[in-house]
Amino acid sequence: MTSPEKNASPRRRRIPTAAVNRLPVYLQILTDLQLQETTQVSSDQLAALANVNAAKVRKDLSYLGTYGTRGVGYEVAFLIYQIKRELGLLTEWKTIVIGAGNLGAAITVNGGFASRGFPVVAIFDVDPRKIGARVGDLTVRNLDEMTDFVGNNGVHIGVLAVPSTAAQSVADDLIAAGIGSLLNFAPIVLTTPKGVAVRNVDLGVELQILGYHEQMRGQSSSQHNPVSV
Amino acid sequence: MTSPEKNASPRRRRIPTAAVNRLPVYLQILTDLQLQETTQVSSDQLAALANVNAAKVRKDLSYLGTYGTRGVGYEVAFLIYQIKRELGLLTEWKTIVIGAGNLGAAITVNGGFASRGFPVVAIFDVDPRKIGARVGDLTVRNLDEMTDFVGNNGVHIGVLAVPSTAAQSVADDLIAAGIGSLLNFAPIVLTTPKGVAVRNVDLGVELQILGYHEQMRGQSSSQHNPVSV
DNA sequence: TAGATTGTTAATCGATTAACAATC
DNA sequence: TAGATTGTTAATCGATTAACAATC
Repeated sequence: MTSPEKNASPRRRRIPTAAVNRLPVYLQILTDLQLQETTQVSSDQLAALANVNAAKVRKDLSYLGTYGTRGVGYEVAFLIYQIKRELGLLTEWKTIVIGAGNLGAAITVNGGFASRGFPVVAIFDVDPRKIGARVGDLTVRNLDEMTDFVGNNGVHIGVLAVPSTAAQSVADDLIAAGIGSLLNFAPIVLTTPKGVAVRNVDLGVELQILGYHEQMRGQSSSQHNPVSV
Repeated sequence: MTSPEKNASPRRRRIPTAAVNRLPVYLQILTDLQLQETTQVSSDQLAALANVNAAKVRKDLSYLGTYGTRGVGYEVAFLIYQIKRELGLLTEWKTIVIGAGNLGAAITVNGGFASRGFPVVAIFDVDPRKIGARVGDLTVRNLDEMTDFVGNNGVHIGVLAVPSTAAQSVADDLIAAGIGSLLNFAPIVLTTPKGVAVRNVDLGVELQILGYHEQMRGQSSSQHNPVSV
C-alpha cells in the first residue's frame, strides 16, 4: 500500500485456523508480561514462552498487520490490543451455561469467563431441586425459560454442561433460538447447521490421548518420545 | 516387505498426530453404536457421525491395520478393541487430581474418567479446610504427600486443577516424582522436559476462539461463514 | 555504523481428500 | 455376477520453518 487509504470498515483478512488457535495463547502470555511491567517483547522471547518456533510467532502476528519494530520487537500493550481486536474481544459476548451440576457450577463460579469478556448471564437446569438455587451471583433458571431468555437477551454463546443424552436436544433448542456458538462438554459429536461454531471439550478424549503417549513411553523404553501435544 | 516376518513384539507404527486425536472420537461413536446393538458400520456412516470425510475415516482406521471387509464395512466390536489397543486403553492409567476446588471436584466426581480407564486414585490440595474432606469416594490429601504418593503408587497422569500461580510448581514436583503426562486446566503454558506429554485445556482459550467466530458472523452479514471448529 | 530483530519468501513437511482398483 | 465398500495412491491443500533482505 503506497497511499494511506481511509478504511471506514477495517479490512477483514481471513486468518488461518491454526493461527487463530494460537492467538489466545499469545494473548495470555502477553497479559502476564504486562502484569510484570514488561513493555517490549521479541518474537524469540514470545516463542520461548509459548513453546513454539519464533518464525511461527512472527508469521502469526503478521496476520494482525505490521506492528513490530525491526531491531526492537513488539510493544506488549499494543499487541494485546491488536490480538483482542482480531479475536473480537473488544466486545463482550453474552454467555449462558446449561446444566447446574458440578461442572456447570465450576464454570460459572470459577469465572475466568467473565474476566475474559464472556459474562455468564444465566444458568439453566431441568432438575427442580436445582432450579432456584444460587450459583455464584446467579439463580438457576428452569430450562423451559431458556429459549425466551436467549431471544430477549441477545445471548451469543451457549455452554453445554449437561449429560450426553440431553446435549443434542439442548443444542437444537439453542440454535433455534438464534445462538451462534456452542462450547460442548458432553462426550458426543453435535449435529449443527453450517454457520454455528462448535468447540468440543471432552475430558475423556484428552485423557485417552495422554494414554496413548503413556503407552508409547512404556513401549520404546530406550527411545523416549518427546511430546508436547 | 516380501517375506512375512515373525514379529514377537507387534510392530509399533507411529500414527500421525492428527489421526491419534481423532481415534477417541471414533471410539466414542462406536461405543454408542454398540450400545444400540449395531454390529457393522461403514466408513460413510462413521464419517457422517463424526462430521468428517469418509476417506479420512478409512485412512485413520488403516493405521490400526487392515480390519475392514470390502463390500461390507467394519465390525463395531472389533474396531473398538483395535482402537483401544492402539490408544493404550486396554490398561488402566492411574490418575491423580491436584486441586479440590469446584473444577477438581467436578472432574473427580463426574468421573467419566474412571469409566474410561483412568481411575482417579487420589486428590490433593493445600487448603487446610479442604484437606480431609470427602470428594466422591476419596479423601482430600495434603499436597505435601503428593510426591511420595506418586512414587509409591506408580501414578501415570496428573490433572492440574489449581490456580495458574501454583500450576508450574506443582507440575515440576509431579515430573520430579516421575509422572509422565499432565492434563492442565490452568491458563498458562507449562514448561516441561521432553518426554513429558502435556495437554492444555484452557476454557478461556476455547471461548475466545468462539468469540472470533461470533465476530466473523457479525462482520460479513451477507456471507455466513460455516465453521465446525 | 554495528547489532538486533522484523516481515516475508520459498522450501519442506504433514494432512486432507478425490478417485479407483481390489475384493467381499 | 452385480453392488457395495475397503485400502491405497496421488494430487492438492495448508501449516511449518529456515533463511535473509529490510530496517530500526
